[in-house]
Amino acid sequence: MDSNDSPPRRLTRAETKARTRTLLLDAAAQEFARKGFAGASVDDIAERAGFSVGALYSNFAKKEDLFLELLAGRSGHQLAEAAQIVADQDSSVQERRQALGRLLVAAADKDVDLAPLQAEFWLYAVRRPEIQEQLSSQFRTTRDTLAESLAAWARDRGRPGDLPLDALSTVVLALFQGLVQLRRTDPALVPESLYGTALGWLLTGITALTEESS
Amino acid sequence: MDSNDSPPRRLTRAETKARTRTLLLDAAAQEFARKGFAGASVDDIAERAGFSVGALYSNFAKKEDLFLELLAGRSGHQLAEAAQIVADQDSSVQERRQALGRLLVAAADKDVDLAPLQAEFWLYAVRRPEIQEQLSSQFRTTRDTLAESLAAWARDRGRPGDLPLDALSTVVLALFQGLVQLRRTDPALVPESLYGTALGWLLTGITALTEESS
DNA sequence: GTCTATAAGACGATAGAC
DNA sequence: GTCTATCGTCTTATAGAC
Repeated sequence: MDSNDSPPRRLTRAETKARTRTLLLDAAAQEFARKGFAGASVDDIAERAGFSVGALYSNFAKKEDLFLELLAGRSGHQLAEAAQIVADQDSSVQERRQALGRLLVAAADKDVDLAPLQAEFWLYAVRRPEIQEQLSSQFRTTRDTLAESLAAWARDRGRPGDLPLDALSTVVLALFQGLVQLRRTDPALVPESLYGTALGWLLTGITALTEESS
Repeated sequence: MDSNDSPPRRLTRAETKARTRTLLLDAAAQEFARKGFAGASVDDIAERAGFSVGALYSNFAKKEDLFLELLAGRSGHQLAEAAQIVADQDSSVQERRQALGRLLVAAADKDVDLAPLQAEFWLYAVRRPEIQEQLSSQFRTTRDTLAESLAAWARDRGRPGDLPLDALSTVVLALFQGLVQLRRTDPALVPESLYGTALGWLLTGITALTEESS
């Protein structure tokens, strides 16, 4: 089984192959984000990764497989982060809002490829019903994580039970994605503070209306 | 000038050409929505419109021109409609919310090509800075229409001046777009009533917080 | 103004050397 | 496992008949 754990060894064959796969996936993510699934060529992907097309096809049977592996593996991590910020009980409400604003800005500005790639995933899934379930299960997971964080927030405020968490977390998720896209089109339209502010409106409103009807 | 207004005439040459252009644009919209800009072929577009490629190229110099004309001409009409619903002072608050929910559902479900086509526009604009301004000016127009409607709503409720209308209308716009995309991925995630409900939370919250700080 | 036919090139995917 | 070279297909765009 080639049990070689000694440190100064270069790289296992399995490791180099795994590294090649990762490099190809990274390159594919960039090309798909910049040119779209149909617009990106396997040639450009291979070249960006520093390999030839032959090496690519020895690791992935079809161009589509690269896309599907990205779709399966890289999603929604930034919103799980958002949920943790909301759930962080040590920070003040104002701190949380600022942190969320920064997160939105980071998602929209810093990782320039993220939002286009996710839009590309969405389009791909919308066009192929057999993939749709995969994407919607990711959305449900993100929403559920978000719902837990919002439940923690509600407990903090002493009003535990009666919040419509599914609806609220869906709205928070949709708002986040919508604002990221708007900011990407025109940063002036979506200042850094807006997401936190909007969350404040939502949570204040839902609290008032939920109290009122009980 | 060929001033022919008599009824039983077939069609002017200019009219047939305009009709051809329209048919080609309709077909292009469907193909771009279903396969993307890069994925759609001029052949399929021409065939769907009932013409040949030659006829297409006699009306549009490049495939890109079809896309750009669609991008310039068909946008945001459904949200202008939303704004009118919000502004309609004859209907009750509950009626407005139901109407908005129906509008969201219509945008997400009925016109199956609309949301994918707009996503395609967005990706195209994000990838070409020279187009970005065109899209963001459309967003600003939609937002401003929305802001007027919300101002009317605020006047109705007797609290005219002190609402952050730009911020609020941006949030409403982002929420709408985010929910449409989520509903397209999984209808169970976004029930028809959610948009109206979320608007209720937002407006209640913003009213409470704006009062509080004054 | 619309057609058919074709030019010129890019594409995804494969074969065989190393 | 990665390379280079190539195959066959599909693409956009053009040319010339009608």
